[in-house]
Amino acid sequence: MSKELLRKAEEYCAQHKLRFTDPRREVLRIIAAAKKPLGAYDVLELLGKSIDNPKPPTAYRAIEFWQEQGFVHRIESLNAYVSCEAGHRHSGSQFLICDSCGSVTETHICTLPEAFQKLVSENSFEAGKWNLEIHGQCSHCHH
Amino acid sequence: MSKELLRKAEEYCAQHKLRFTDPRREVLRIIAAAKKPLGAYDVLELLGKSIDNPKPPTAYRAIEFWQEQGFVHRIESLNAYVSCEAGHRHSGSQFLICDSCGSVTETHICTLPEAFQKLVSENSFEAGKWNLEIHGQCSHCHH
DNA sequence: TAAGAGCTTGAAATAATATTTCAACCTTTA
DNA sequence: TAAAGGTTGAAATATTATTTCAAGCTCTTA
Repeated sequence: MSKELLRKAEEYCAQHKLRFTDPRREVLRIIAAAKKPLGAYDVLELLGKSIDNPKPPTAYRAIEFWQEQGFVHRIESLNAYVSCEAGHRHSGSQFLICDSCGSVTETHICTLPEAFQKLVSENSFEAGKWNLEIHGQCSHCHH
Repeated sequence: MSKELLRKAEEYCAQHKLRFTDPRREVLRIIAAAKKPLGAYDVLELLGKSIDNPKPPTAYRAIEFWQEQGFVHRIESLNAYVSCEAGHRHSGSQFLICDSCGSVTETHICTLPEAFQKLVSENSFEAGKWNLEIHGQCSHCHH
């Protein structure tokens, strides 16, 4: 899964004339390989295995780069980052976050449901990105 | 609006046998009086007007207290806090966040829309609290 | 192929946000 | 009035993120 995502990302960069540099490749590899969301400093520590004594901005810059390209999302309520298999930007994201084991599942409903669209238009709001984080317990944990 | 919320909060505390202490009262007053979400250190600074040299935990504890009671919400994507007029806990919250002027509107759809409920049950997930943050531009800013 | 433009990285410092710990202090209850 | 339990004060520290500036790539174009 992780290999595949790396390949897609490399291809994406080539197509969009973006540089697929060492820190970027390694950071995406690290996040994609993780089973759970990683904090920036977790990423930084793992990055130390392949890059000599990396500093925080090295991790943050690469994370931000992939966020902009839609390959990484930030879980706001955890200050942590996950990779996204979608391989394309999407303005809406949703996560099921297990408060017991820490696992996170991303789902892909790309348009804001009716009820929320109604709210948006009632408020004459112009919606851009939206993010829904649902906390609770995953199927493995609530038994 | 702010006065009214304070009154409700005091009454709530009385009913639930919770202490309505100085730091709690002041912190809620500060957040409720603000036109926009306040960071914890903004609250702390304002708190300095009524309490002598308050420390971070004083602000954080009061904020956390009001979050637990449903009178304050955290805007995750801004690391900031707003008061909630609802006056009762609700498991779901939604915010329209203007990226231009920083204003935030809370809306009150208390049940997860069908599309998301479906996701939750498909994943055998047991949902607890959920939070939706919609970024964009408010009616005043997108003209 | 050299020069320049623009993007990317390295490094140090610092900023912003949040928590831990422990002693002291209320408040309620017995 | 003493014990229990929740709350606060204070200092220290932990965690997360950004700023700044110099140096280095990479591509373009002359």
